[in-house]
Amino acid sequence: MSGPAASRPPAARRPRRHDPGRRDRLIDAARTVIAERGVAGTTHREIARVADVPLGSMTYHFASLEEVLIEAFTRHADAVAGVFDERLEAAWDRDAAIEAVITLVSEDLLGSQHDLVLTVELYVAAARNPALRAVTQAWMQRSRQALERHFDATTARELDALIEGLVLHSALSTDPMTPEQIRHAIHRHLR
Amino acid sequence: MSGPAASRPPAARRPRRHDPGRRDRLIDAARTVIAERGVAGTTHREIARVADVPLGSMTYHFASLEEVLIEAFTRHADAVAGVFDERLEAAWDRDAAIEAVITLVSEDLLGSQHDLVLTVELYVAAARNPALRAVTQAWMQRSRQALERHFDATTARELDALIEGLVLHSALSTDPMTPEQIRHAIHRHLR
DNA sequence: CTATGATATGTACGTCCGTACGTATCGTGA
DNA sequence: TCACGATACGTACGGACGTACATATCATAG
Repeated sequence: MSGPAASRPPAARRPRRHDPGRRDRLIDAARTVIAERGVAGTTHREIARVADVPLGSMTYHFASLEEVLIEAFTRHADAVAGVFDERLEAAWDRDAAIEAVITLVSEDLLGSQHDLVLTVELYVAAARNPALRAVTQAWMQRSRQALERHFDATTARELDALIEGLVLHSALSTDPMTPEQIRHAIHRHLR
Repeated sequence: MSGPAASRPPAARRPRRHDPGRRDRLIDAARTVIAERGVAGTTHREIARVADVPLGSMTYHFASLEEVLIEAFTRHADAVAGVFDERLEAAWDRDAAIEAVITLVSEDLLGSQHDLVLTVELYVAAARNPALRAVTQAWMQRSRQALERHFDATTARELDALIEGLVLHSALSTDPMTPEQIRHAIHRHLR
């Protein structure tokens, strides 16, 4: 029992070399870790564990932990903003746009606790990291532009803020708002 | 050079014994540290440094770091909710209540970056800590009750969410909403 | 086939952390 | 006065962390 490469680990699936796209998988693993453990609990080792790669792989693909966080949050913001764009792009008139917003809040945004937590984590991190502040800025601007397809600039900005508040309050509450309540609030502001 | 108690530290103000209310000062120091460094950067050592007490003092007054965080966030929520209460209690009619809300948002809430950051930090922490979730729940309920002095329950809840969104968007934006824009948004929802 | 650069892997180092704990000093009631 | 509980203080321990780096292995161009 002295195989050439049968040293310490159980020799289970060890030869996992040649893994193109590993960097991408690591960024996604980081998103999972941030959502589950928070930025505070996000470490090189935990991300590597989740992605099932050795620790050394982290320092090869990223210059620092901060770089990982920036990539992860950027991807998150892009994903959510993308859904936002699609919903509003598909709306053919103002009434359809209102329905799109209601769907966005009650299904897309409130539907995923994972994404919700990630968003708040981003807000906190952005408060102290200029690079992440730029990410949130770009995201907010993109959302507003999507809304401006159907609403004037002032309304778009107010609606964006209302959406934020509705989502956050529902997310933090043990008694979240129902889709009907959300519909009521949005219609009331736009009435 | 063998004084009985003149060992290492410069022997500057060392005899700081008998410090009643030290526990309170530590909780306030924790609030400062959380606001400046985030929950992630909040450590026993940093709090002790800010409060200018030895590290050992932390473990004497608190059973764990989590206990410090809970006390600090509880105090923060109470403080903000207190201002909320006062403003709305002083309003004699609905119009005055609307003005009170506008003042709350544009002066009290947006006026202190310190409190703002603390609030978002609480939201994130609450996502993973049931004790802190209870703190946010009680806070939200208290805010809504204050609003219900002047508005019906549905309106109070919507208004509370709108306030949250306005504050958060202004706080995160490099181009925050002006008091006039905030006034416009609130009046529009209540018109 | 072979050289070479890209990628992958394991480990070690120095730092900071939460917490525990022994000792020193104080206020206060008996 | 003096004993004793409350409070204050300094330090040490084990562990987790970010990062660096030497080595191993792969894909592929020539």
